[in-house]
Amino acid sequence: MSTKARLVEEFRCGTIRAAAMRVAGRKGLEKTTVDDIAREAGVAKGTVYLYFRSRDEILEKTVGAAVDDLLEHIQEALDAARGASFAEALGSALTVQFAYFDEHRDFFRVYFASGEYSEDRRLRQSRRYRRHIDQLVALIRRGRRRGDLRRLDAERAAISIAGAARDLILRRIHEEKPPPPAADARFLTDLVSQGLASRRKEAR
Amino acid sequence: MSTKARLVEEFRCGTIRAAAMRVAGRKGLEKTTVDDIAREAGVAKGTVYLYFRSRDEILEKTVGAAVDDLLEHIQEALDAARGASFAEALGSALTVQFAYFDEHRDFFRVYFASGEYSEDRRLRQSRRYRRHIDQLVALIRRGRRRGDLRRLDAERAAISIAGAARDLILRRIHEEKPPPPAADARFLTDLVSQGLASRRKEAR
DNA sequence: GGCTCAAATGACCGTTGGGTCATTTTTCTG
DNA sequence: CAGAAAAATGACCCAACGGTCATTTGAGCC
Repeated sequence: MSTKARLVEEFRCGTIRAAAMRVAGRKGLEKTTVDDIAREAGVAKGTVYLYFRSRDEILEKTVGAAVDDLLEHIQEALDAARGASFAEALGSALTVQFAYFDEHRDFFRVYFASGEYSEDRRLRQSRRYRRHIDQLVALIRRGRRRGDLRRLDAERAAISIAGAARDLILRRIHEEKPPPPAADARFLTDLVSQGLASRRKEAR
Repeated sequence: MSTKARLVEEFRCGTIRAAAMRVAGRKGLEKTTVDDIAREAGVAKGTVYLYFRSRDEILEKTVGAAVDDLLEHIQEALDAARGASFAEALGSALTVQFAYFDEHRDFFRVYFASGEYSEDRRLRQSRRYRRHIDQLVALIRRGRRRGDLRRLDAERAAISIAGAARDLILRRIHEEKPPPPAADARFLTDLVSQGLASRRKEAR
């Protein structure tokens, strides 16, 4: 295939994915039909099938590309904070994450609020979830080595952080004027590193 | 309507709901069809429509009943721990929650792994989520009054705890031999009250 | 046993939506 | 510009599904 042909194909795929993203943001993944996507992209349904094998492939590629992009952003933030303390690094990763969803509100609905959109979705989805957890596990291990953190189960800690962040994002989406990303990032970072207990006595 | 007739109706509804629960546990809410439910319940499709107005009503009632039951259990644990410290009360509520999902693995998939299964699902669903958050907010406020907790945004703290618990549950479901509920409850309780930071210095 | 009526049934209907392919339009090439 | 090759189109096919209703079943009663 010539270079030009490949470019054209790339472009068409991108157009269709972008259309799918918009529709899904409006109606949710489950309810997004191929007709919807084609209409939104301004092409005929048959055309869509020249570039994607099935509806599921469109959705998979669309969501996948967006999630990869987000994970990329987070990774950059983590790399930039390589020398910093656990709290600082986590704070900056969370800030990036919250900001990302502020800028892609519609995408959020697709990623988080959506359910299983195909048989083995959990398998495919979990590859990316896994990567996200691994990022956090690495961060935690680093903090542990630095002496910032106490002895703990890094995997479960990572899962807890991811879950808390997820639900805070969900909350932010529903608020019409959420606090700045950095504020919520700070809140969760403090919760995770210091806990909620008052300082003045040894609770428990 | 006679008492007996009402009992029969109650029984039929229960049978159908139980069947819906099993099917949904296997296939997910979205993919659960009325034919599936009828077959699983051992009745004809028409019969289902004698007891429920629509597919959505079946699913709504089924999930609703189960979630209400869970919230009831959690509330009982919280009430029983009324005099205890924040950490103890949270620990016991979480233990109940984790144990509940261990005993209803199939239900879990329906409640957490499922997406939006009808137009206004978020509205209906969020009423129960709201109740759950309110339980935690009340718990946090109590801890604050007791002096167990520092000054904080109770709502966001509750959301964070709920999110972390949710993802830990998700994880437990995938593990073939998860730790005892009390262990994970303890883990999350410690994380929330003490944080992950090592004791020996003032991080950040 | 026969009669009545409510409960149960499942064949059927209309719609929706994924996927196909014969036909048309556009682009490339000599 | 002709004609071939590639790309695009949308009418069409068919399976799946929610929901209906004429018919059948059977429980209770005389």
